[in-house]
Amino acid sequence: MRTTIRDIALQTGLSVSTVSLVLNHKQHRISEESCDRVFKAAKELNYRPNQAAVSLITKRTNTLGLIIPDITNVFFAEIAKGAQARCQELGNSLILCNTNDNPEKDVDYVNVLLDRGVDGILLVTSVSAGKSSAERCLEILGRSEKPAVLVDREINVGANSASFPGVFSDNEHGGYLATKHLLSLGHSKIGCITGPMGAQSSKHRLFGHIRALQEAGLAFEPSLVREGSYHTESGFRLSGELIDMGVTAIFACNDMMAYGVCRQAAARGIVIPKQLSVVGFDDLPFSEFFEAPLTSVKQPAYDMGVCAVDKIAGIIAFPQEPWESTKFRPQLIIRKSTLAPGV
Amino acid sequence: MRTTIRDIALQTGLSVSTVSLVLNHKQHRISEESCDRVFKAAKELNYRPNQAAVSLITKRTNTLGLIIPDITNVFFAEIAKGAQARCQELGNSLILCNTNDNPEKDVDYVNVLLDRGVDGILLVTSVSAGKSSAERCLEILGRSEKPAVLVDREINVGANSASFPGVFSDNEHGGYLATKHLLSLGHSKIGCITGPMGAQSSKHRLFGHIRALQEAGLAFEPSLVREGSYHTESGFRLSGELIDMGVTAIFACNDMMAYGVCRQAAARGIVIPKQLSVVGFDDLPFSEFFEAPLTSVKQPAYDMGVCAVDKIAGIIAFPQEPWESTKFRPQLIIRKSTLAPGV
DNA sequence: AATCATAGGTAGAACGGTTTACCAAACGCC
DNA sequence: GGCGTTTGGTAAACCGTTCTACCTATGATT
Repeated sequence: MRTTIRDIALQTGLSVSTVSLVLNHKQHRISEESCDRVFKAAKELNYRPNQAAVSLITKRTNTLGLIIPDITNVFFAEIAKGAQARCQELGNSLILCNTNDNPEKDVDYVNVLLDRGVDGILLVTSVSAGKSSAERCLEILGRSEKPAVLVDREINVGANSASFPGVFSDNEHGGYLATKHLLSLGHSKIGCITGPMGAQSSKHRLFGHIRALQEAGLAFEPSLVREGSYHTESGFRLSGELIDMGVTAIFACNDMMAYGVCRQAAARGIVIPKQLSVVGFDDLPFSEFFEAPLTSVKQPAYDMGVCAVDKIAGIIAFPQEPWESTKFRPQLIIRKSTLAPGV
Repeated sequence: MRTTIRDIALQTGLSVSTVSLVLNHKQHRISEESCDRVFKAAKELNYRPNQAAVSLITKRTNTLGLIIPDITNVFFAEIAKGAQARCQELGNSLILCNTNDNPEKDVDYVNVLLDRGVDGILLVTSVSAGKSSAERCLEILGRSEKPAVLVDREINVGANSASFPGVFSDNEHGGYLATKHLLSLGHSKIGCITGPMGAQSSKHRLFGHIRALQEAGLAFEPSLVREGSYHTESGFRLSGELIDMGVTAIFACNDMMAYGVCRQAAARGIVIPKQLSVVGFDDLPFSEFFEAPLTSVKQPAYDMGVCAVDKIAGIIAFPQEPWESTKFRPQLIIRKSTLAPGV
């Protein structure tokens, strides 16, 4: 049996109350000597407080929940890593929930985590066709009184959207940077493979793309835009179509799809960047080591995880204070996959 | 305030005991009618049991802990994904701990998880130079009475090694398969980039490599073996040395390093597989999409995660029964990165 | 009428802590 | 000697469940 506070009380001849007071460093007039005795006994008996008992009374579990679409995706893994690291620094634990991009599971996991009594939830929602599940999540969270922060994926459902703090990338800016880079190299026929249009991030990246185009005085041609799924396969398939249309550059809205583009190019004997320029988004650690090391828009995924935890911790510590969302500025990392066209 | 069992008792006019009995489906003579009343009230009031209170008395948290070196590494992420999925199916939650390959953190996290009262621990140890930290983990776990299972990374520290169940790959066999494949293609000067020798998995893969060599009647030449770190960078660097020595094929003991090899080849204008064959290990989902889609030894990482959770669950359910370790057979996936030499 | 089953349900002690209100002894002071 | 103050410490309620041992009708049996 684990030693309890009672065992310490017995061994020191003090009361349970006293022991608790000492162990929690409450400023309550207890003599030096008693304190020492308690600490000594605690160490000797290797005392560890029973967290269930503590939680029962303090109403805190020092546990946060993280819901993400796919831990196997390095971008999300990076967020998880940052969140976990920060949790540990703050003496919290992190429960991992993986939805496999199934929005129904978002709802399930929100409920599971709430049942478990987590102190807060970090939610990276799955992309859903109808918004219903994201909406339901927010509704449940709203009723729960527990703090939650949206990470990476913005949700816009009427009034709800603004009712939770978030940690996002400025996707519009990222899309703008990527496209402007290609334009500045001299490309004018640029294909764009977007993420699923159900996701705000996808839309914003596309908006940035369009803005850059317009700023350059180019007409935006919808046929050069294809809706992908953020998976490699869709990058492979859709880039085929775009290449057929004669584009000299492709902006893939995430790196995974950019890899697909590279595969397609390789399959056709098209040399990157000589014959085709490619820009990705995310800058996965991997991209650096790619065939033609990938030019990509870097998102600070790890920092976003850290930031999200900090935000939750802040809300827990100061529930009254108003919170605000954070928007990270993405950064263009220029490598070898982009070059002036038509050499 | 969340509704408690007491609220239900009040609303139904029954006692707390009765409500608890009903809600837990204990076969205890309670009339149909009372049961219905309780369930109805529970639903109406949206009752959710307080897990802290339940844990306090049942001594179970329905929570497992997972300690891994790097969630950002797809192989580990895959394990985590499998473990998480199975946990959910069993009504458990999974706490994620990421050590960044720091063996000290293994120890820290084991303690943290034990303090939290997890029901069991899944441990993928970090590679340590001196074995001390792995040993300490096992020692702490041994004292804790909580079940633990070692995943992927075997530990051999005297008597301890066998005192925990494990879920491993047959790394020796994998190394053997990889090398035999290269030999059967006609390669005779094969380089090998191993993982850190502190890890058993690294050693075993090398042993398999050597066995295949000897079986083919080839003298094992130590200079063709280089100790890598399992990171891409080391694959890049060490493959350079091996290529300089004139190898026609390289067995990289994980895919990340194989990517490094591919980079090195590309940098030198060496075409894979025509001029250099490359075999990896892990078969990350990614490898399929690589320059020359990578031939690799596939480990069922996801299944290993699932299996580990099952094992823990089994031990929890039947503490008396003897457990046994599981060793998965890896499988050689032949793609385009290997070819007969000297064309 | 006395005895015994049985059905239906409850009281109350855990579980291991936290925290507040109170207490007793010693001390200082006039 | 009486009174206030400080010092050091404790009793006990409480958190929300679980679960065993017991209780009380009611009907059946002899």
